[in-house]
Amino acid sequence: MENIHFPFIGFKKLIQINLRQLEYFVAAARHGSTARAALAINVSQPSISKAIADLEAQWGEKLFVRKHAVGLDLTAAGLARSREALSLLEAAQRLQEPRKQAVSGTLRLGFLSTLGALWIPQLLTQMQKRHPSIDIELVEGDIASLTRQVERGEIHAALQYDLGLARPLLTMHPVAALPPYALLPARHALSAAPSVSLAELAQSPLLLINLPQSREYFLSLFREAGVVPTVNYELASIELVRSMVANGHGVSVLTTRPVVDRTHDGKRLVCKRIKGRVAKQAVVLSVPRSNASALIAPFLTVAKSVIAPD
DNA sequence: ATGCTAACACAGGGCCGCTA
DNA sequence: TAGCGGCCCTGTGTTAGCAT
Repeated sequence: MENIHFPFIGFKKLIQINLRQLEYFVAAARHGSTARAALAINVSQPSISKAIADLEAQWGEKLFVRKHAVGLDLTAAGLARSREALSLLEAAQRLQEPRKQAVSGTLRLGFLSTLGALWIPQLLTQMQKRHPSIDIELVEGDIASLTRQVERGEIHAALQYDLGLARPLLTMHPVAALPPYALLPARHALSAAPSVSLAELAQSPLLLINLPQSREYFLSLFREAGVVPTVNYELASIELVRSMVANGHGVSVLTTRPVVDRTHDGKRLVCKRIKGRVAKQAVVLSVPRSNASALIAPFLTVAKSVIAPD
């Protein structure tokens, strides 16, 4: 035990207590016995007893009620002192830990347009809260342009969907795996069902997101289910797809889901789980394979907690 | 079984004197 | 004046014996 001396609180005269005595006192309080405390911290029982006696002499008050052949009970004064002692021991413990260097700098973050509206504001809020010394510059784009910019080092990282393509210059850190869901107008025949199959969904006209990669992902879900949907419209905007569905122009399948099941024009939507095993859409943070910024790790932790909190 | 006291051992630090 | 060695004091630990 380090022999650090310091004045104890509330005494006119300088009184010196050391950490060893406090440690033994707290151990005795915790275990309710000098013998058990001695066993726990690997010293002899008299050493515990001596430390307690020294503290009682210093403070001029009884810390324990001794019960022969039973153990020790904290007095009211002992209880208060044990709390003070514990907080001092914890403070001393913190002093021995190396000071953590706060990561700081500017993170140039790319993000896929379709992911931005749902998560970027929350990500910025959480980053400001947890890592105030990190500034974030935002770059919006599609997967192809984001990938290119990360590879060229123009941005530090990009939040995007996993293409499943080999990119030798990039590392894809998994952030979340989003399950697809069916999007129906409120008055659709399937809107009362707890879940719908892709085959049932394919009986209605489909409104398909036609963004690169996303379009292929959603079509692959139907292909895997062995059904061919009738695509009514192909649209680039998720919000437009939602509005079209809500107004009865078809049904859709999406992965990103706004908190509110209402469209811009106030119409109600119904979201349904898709029956059976369906491939989830992986959200990843793509970063350069070499020379990744030190700002990536804190952002990745925050991104996981926001996008995939479970 | 548990706690307390007494006696003793050991280690580390401070003080002092000697020497180069 | 700085370095070194010896002595002493203090703090911490142990064992042994006794009390409850």
